[in-house]
Amino acid sequence: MSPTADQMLDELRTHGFRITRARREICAVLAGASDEHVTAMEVAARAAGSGVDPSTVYRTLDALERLGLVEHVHLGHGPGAYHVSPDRPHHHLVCDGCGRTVDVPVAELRRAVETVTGPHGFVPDLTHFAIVGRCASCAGAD
Amino acid sequence: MSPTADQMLDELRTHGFRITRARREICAVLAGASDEHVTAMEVAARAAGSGVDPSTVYRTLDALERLGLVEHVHLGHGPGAYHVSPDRPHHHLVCDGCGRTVDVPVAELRRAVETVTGPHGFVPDLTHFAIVGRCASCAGAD
DNA sequence: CTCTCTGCAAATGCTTTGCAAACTC
DNA sequence: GAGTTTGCAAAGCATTTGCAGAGAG
Repeated sequence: MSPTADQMLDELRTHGFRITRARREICAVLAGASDEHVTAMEVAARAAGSGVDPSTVYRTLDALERLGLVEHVHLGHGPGAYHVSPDRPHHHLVCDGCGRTVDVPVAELRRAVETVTGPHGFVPDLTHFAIVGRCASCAGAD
Repeated sequence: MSPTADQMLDELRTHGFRITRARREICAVLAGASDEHVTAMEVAARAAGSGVDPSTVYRTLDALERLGLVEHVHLGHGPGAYHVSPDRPHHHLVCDGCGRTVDVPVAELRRAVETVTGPHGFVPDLTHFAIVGRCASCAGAD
């Protein structure tokens, strides 16, 4: 299971961070979007009812990322996205047409890519930057 | 051979674009950096001696890209980069440590990645977004 | 002489930073 | 209380846009 809001807060507390209203809100938003990729601005917007400032969101996401509770990914053009760290890590295939993301297990893609990059001694990081392209439906509808 | 400055200008002229001092400068800078990846700001800086405005650089790069003379790529974090279209297309492996890029022929990487993405019906576009990671020397020096 | 292109300046979108006041422990 | 964290406002960076005047054909 991806961490719950309370688990994230506990983790923050354990590491000497203080538990504030803003952080409670932010963790709640993240936990409620555990299967989504949300931008910092989206988190801010969803927590905005409670008046959480974007800069606070950035600072908190940064702290959570350092603790390994959330991951920061780039799904193509546009703003970076965050998601709570999944138990089974995956790579992202992002459709340029509809924006949908397909997740593939790390091992698979890594093995394939490394057959090509390995000979160059290059070790790919496929988690942070997605592979973009066209999903099945959008590739057809060109 | 990648196109020369004059070839780019000819192509612009042919397509009804006017040949101006700014465009001459920009094409010269691009042709002089045919084996590099340069950001729009770098092009602007190199043509700056002649007082070419960044906005003009963006507009010209956009025109050249439409004509297929230059390509716009994203090599990780930071600003987008441009390079004159090479005769043999390639993908980019970008080192997160030193920023160096390794080029690999399209066919190779594409084949490898599609063994994984194919079953999902996903058609990757590996040209526009680089695959980031660590090159041989930086991977060792972790 | 017409229509494109330029430079400037301002606006944009995402993100970071400085700071005094507010809040947690 | 001591020290962290917040919201606000402002700055930052890459890029885009509006516009009047300069330049190409």
